[in-house]
Amino acid sequence: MSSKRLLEQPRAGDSTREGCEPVTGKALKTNALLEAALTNSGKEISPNGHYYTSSRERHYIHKKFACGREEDEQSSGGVLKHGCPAHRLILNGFRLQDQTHMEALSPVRGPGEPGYHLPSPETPHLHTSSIIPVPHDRRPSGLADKEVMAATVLTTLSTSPLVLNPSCSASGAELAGKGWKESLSASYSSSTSGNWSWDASDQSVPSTPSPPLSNDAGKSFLLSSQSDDNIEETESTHFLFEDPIPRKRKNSMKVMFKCLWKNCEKVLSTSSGIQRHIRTVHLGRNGDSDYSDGEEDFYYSEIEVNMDTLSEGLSNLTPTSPTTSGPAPVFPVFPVLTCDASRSEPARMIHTPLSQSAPSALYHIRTDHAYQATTPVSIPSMPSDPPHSEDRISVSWQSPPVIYKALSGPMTQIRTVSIGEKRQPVNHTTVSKTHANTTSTAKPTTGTRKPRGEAKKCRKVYGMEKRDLWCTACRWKKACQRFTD
DNA sequence: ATTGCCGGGAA
DNA sequence: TTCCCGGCAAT
Repeated sequence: MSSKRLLEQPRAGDSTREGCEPVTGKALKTNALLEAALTNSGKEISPNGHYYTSSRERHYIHKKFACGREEDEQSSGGVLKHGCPAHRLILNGFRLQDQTHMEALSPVRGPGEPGYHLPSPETPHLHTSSIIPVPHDRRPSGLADKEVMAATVLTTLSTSPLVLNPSCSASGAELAGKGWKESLSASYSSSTSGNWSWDASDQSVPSTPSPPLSNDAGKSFLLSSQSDDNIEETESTHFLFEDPIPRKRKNSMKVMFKCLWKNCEKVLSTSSGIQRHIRTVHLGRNGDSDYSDGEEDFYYSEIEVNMDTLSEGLSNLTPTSPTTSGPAPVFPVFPVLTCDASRSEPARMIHTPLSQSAPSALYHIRTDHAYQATTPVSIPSMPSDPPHSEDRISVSWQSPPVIYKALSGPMTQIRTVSIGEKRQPVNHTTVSKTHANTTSTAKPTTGTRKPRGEAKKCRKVYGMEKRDLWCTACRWKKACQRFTD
């Protein structure tokens, strides 16, 4: 039983813990360092789940890259493309033959498989991918079509499942280390929701690093690029959220066309409209129609705007997050999950209920803040600083460990915690204290053992995941000093 | 099964 | 002293 303790903690970090020193107060204290390390390295280790963030970012980056490359390829006449949604979307426009090809081929991919793959050999190329093609240099439509065809073929060929992960993660980490954000912004926006927000970036992105949502969430969009693939993804997401009626959302899907031009988030309801927009605004062609080589197709994507999704997502969140003031930050997670990038990871990553765990984790943290605010005792301050809480939050809810646990049992635990926290601040000093008094006097419990106070102790409040937040007494299995009775 | 923490021991 | 944990009672 006792040895269990040790095991318990690893739980928080899960596999991560392996190879690390036993979980002790010290070990936990190293969190900060680890976190920092992760941020740079993109590792997945993390007791608190901070790492997850990085990993997710990694995915994100991958995706970005893939898409960016696409651009690059096109402009340079290169080939090769992956199942990047953007590509398919583009094809939606005029190049029906191509689309057909894609459709026919795409099924080859398993549902759980990544939507695209990054062949490792090309990793170096990634850096150049950020270059946006200059439209004016493009060739006439005839050639373009051929290119597309070739690209399509190659794409399918390169989509072999065997290729991906290693290179992907590697590149992602690499990016993370550097100013990947820059790269991202420079690169083309992919068709996924997440990307859009990033491209528009910096201007409207709230306080959270969580790329995906913030931006689009504000616009009430939850989109997914269509194609069966994506639909599946969407549904899987629902599954994760325990949505009882996954199919439901299809009903309220509206097809829109979004301009993919960098920093342009124009969304129009008609393809012709968006084409015109691109032609005139971005390609610098005047007049409406005359000269159209179909190039515009490459600069917009067809998206499905789901009116339900947003509300659904919110409804999912609200019930479980009593203390959460702003669900918005959480949202971004959904789009990210559905994007192809997330799939490029190994199966286990795919299954990781990011979405599921994310919310709970978030609450967790928030509640912590609440605690700090009301708690007389000053908390170590490492993991949760009220002022920058936002940052923390975004980071931590992506933590893998937490997520993992969420699947099985811990989920409930976490919720319990949040509830407790919510309540705690109020009665902690007053009510609970008096309570304790009355109860203690009433209790005949003699002797040695204390009755056991009513107040929740550090362990329960923070949970094993955040043991570093516990008071020392609790860490040492002594009577809690912070939440006394 | 989990939580709180006493008692005791190692460093 | 500081830190950890076995183990037990309470929940």
